[in-house]
Amino acid sequence: MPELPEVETTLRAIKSFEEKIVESISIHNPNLRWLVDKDISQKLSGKKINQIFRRAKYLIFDFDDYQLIVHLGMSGTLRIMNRKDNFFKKHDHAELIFEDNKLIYNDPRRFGSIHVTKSYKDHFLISSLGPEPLSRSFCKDYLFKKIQNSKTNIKNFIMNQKNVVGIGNIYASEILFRSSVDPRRLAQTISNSECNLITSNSKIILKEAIKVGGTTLKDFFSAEGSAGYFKIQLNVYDRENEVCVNCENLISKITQNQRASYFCNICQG
DNA sequence: CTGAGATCCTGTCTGC
DNA sequence: TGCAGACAGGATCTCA
Repeated sequence: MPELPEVETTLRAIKSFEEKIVESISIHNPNLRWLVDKDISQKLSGKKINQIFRRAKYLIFDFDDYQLIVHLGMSGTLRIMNRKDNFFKKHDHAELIFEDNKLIYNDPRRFGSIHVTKSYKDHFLISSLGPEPLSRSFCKDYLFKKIQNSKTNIKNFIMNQKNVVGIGNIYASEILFRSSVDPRRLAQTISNSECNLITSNSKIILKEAIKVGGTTLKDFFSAEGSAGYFKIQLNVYDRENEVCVNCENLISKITQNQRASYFCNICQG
């Protein structure tokens, strides 16, 4: 589920846990993408969360002497429950328990992960990540320089978290559509002005998605957890053979690097 | 170093 | 209805 906007939405929903003390942590299934540290509860129990923030698609919980790194993978969610609710769902793998409530980590496919570390910036998952797409460093000049050495297609390039973080399969297609760039183009053939379009449209689309996500926070975090995940107006993703929003052409679906790509071969020709 | 393909895992949908 | 196979919003790993 989560690309940058969904993780950001999740972050905003759990911001209220800042300044709260973790009483304990229960790991019901440590077999996530990586095995969860068996000493996690011992390390963090009784400690106060100073701050919760996002880096790429990771949520970072900052404590005085440790940091907790949470990734939601493809299917992970966090939900807030009352402390005394003994209501578990399938694939609830971990829970952070606080005085009044608790934060439940659910992930059916277990592609997500939970790590405890002394310095998240030096952690192997974080240390070689590219710039945040909403930051100033992700600009035309950065992208233009970066693509010069690349031999992969532009869609794969912007999904590579070493080049820029937070963009996943949905937004990659949406960004390239809005930028009128064919996803099959070799990254190094993208022009300077197209780099300008890609960076600015990335910011526009991601910000818009965050904005919409913010309106469905309550649903997203309902105790039942079944409420519909928000979807911004998607122009190409999952619209194979539907009419393009800009012309009369039908949207194409192809496979690139084993992922689905959607585009209009007229508008993005 | 790069890039392509396999891989981890469960749930859901489609077609026979 | 049953069941096999494809596919899903991620990203690492292995190998050429």
